[in-house]
Amino acid sequence: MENKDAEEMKQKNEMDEETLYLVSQTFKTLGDPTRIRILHLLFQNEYSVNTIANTLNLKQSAVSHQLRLLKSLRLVKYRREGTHFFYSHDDEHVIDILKQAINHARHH
Amino acid sequence: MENKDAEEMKQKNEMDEETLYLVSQTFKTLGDPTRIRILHLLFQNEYSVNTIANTLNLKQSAVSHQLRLLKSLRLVKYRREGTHFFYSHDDEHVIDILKQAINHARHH
DNA sequence: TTATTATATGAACATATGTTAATATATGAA
DNA sequence: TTCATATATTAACATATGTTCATATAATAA
Repeated sequence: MENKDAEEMKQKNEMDEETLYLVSQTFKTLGDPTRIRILHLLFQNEYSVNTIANTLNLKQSAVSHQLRLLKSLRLVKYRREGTHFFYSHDDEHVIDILKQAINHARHH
Repeated sequence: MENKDAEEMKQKNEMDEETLYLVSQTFKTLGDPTRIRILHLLFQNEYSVNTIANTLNLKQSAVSHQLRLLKSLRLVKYRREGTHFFYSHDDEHVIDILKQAINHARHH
């Protein structure tokens, strides 16, 4: 296997560009403590921006910025009610991945 | 739920610091195209540093740097054979997570 | 020993990232 | 309309990250 021609392998097993980009963007987005705390909070329920900020001791601005990122990758969604925006998780699949990673970290 | 006192919630549902750190570090490490390509290659088999570099069209130095990171998070391991270092994946659990993420990206 | 090969390391650099403060926008109440 | 509240946006900043080049280290061969 080690001796197999590199040129030959290149075409066969590489992920396509788009998948590679999406996968790494998703992981990168999950790779920040603040965003994980937000997502983890949203496992339970939907919350408004200010509630998230207060609960996690973050600035409103920081939360808003991070939610925009999470939204852009469809990791959270929101519904509006007057001036309030209630954010919630958007993807059970991603929650599964996050839960798996948490388990993995805990059993380390 | 939304009206629940923020102070009360804080204690109940937050992840502990160490888990939070480990989880985010792991995701952060997975959040780079080069490292995903390397890990994805190592799904199949073990490979030497130079083979990885040649197969993925990367500089030897870049691969070495990235392997050090992956190693530090126990995402890859290696065995030595003379001057060659053969790297392979170190954690089926993480491979599962990566595979799940790839599937997720492909079905987007 | 010297030369060669495989890998690791360090410094330098450009770029990306996360937070903050200040401000803008939008909704609803008075 | 004016005021207060909730959220978003912008710019600025410090820090982190990924790659490269040059060099160091370590093993093997001659």
